[in-house]
Amino acid sequence: MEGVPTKKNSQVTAAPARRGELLATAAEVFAEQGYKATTVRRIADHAGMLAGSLYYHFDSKESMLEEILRTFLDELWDGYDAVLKAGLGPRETLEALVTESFREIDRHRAAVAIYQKESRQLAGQERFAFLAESQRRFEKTWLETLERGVAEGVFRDDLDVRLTYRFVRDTVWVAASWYRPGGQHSPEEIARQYLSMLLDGIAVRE
Amino acid sequence: MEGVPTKKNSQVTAAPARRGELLATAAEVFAEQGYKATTVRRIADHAGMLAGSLYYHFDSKESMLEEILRTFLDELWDGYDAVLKAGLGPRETLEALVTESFREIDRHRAAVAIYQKESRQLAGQERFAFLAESQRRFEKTWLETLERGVAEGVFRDDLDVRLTYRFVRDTVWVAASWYRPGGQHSPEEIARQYLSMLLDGIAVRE
DNA sequence: GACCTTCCCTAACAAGTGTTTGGCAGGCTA
DNA sequence: TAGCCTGCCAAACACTTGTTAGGGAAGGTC
Repeated sequence: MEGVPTKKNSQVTAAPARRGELLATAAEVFAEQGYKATTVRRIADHAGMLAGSLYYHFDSKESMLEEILRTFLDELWDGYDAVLKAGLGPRETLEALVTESFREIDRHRAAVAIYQKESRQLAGQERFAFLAESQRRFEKTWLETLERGVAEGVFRDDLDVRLTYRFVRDTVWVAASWYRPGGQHSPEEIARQYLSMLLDGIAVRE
Repeated sequence: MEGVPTKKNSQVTAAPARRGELLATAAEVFAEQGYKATTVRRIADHAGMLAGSLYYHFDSKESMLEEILRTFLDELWDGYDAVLKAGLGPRETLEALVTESFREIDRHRAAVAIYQKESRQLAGQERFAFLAESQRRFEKTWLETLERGVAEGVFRDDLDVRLTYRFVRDTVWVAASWYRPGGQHSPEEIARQYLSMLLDGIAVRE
């Protein structure tokens, strides 16, 4: 009879449906207004309840943000790791990573938008150290892929690799700010066109 | 003796040096913390004064933001208009616009970062309608240049022009989030490498 | 029917927010 | 010396913020 958990919320395994709905709602509002500019009353409005009621499900506004970002990053890395484990060549790895990224944007549009807007400031706080950790793995993964491609002669060797990395990274993720699921282009189609631009350029070859 | 201006601040022509310094300070803090998350007390701290003292120079926190963005956009369009008036071909126009953009990032790094973070929400407010206006001109300019290039056969015709526009736009401006003046690369060098990627791709040609 | 759990409401609190008002010191002008 | 303008401080204001505590209704279980 010792150590019986008294709190039913926080990040326990149990995740009632309502909890997920509220997180999705919060993510939408965070993405649209920015985390700091979003009041818990507005989240509650969108969820059809009052501000105080949110605290039955969550410990704090910050813990909502943390859970949203954690969930997204966990799933993102599941996808990335599957790609990396496949042992593809550099070009195919890059294509698969980009495609996977656009699929994640399709699934976690709001979370990606939040991540892109707030991650820099948040990464400093201890609570959000996992953001910095993820960013390091991200950079390492991409740089290795690009450098391997240069070494194998499939990517140009006259470009600054870090600069290339930044352009690839930014252009992929910033798509979350304009992408709308169910729109004209599927994630795969966007990935295909983006890869075509990135690999072959937009100029006509003579 | 009628209509004598009683307020010395607001956006009158007179712009004492101190005013510019304060705006630069505010821009740095806005860019780093986000507009909403920035308190006037923190701006005042960075400027070595107290919060209330800011109101001798400015009407409100919002008016600081407006002046920062207005100043940046005015100078940006001065540069763009000079390029467009030159009557260059589509490829040369694109190269000049991109180069000019990186120069603006070099000069107005903080303002660009703010613009990129906040412009979407702000554009809805009447006070910041000039942001939406600028965005329309921006899109029109880029789309025309790209379409002209496709028509003249210098840009590929198998790419979605709007998608291309978004990628170009985002990748250019997002650079403001990592660019640091006085760093390893000059604006011109970054522009050169970026244009090389965008026009010719990163893949090695066989 | 009694009890318990789930989920939300009501009402309030303390801290932090942008902003205003009045005043004061220093330098310039007459 | 007297007056004025510039630039800032000191102190407060009204409001919004995230968060808490107690209670109550609905539904299931014994």
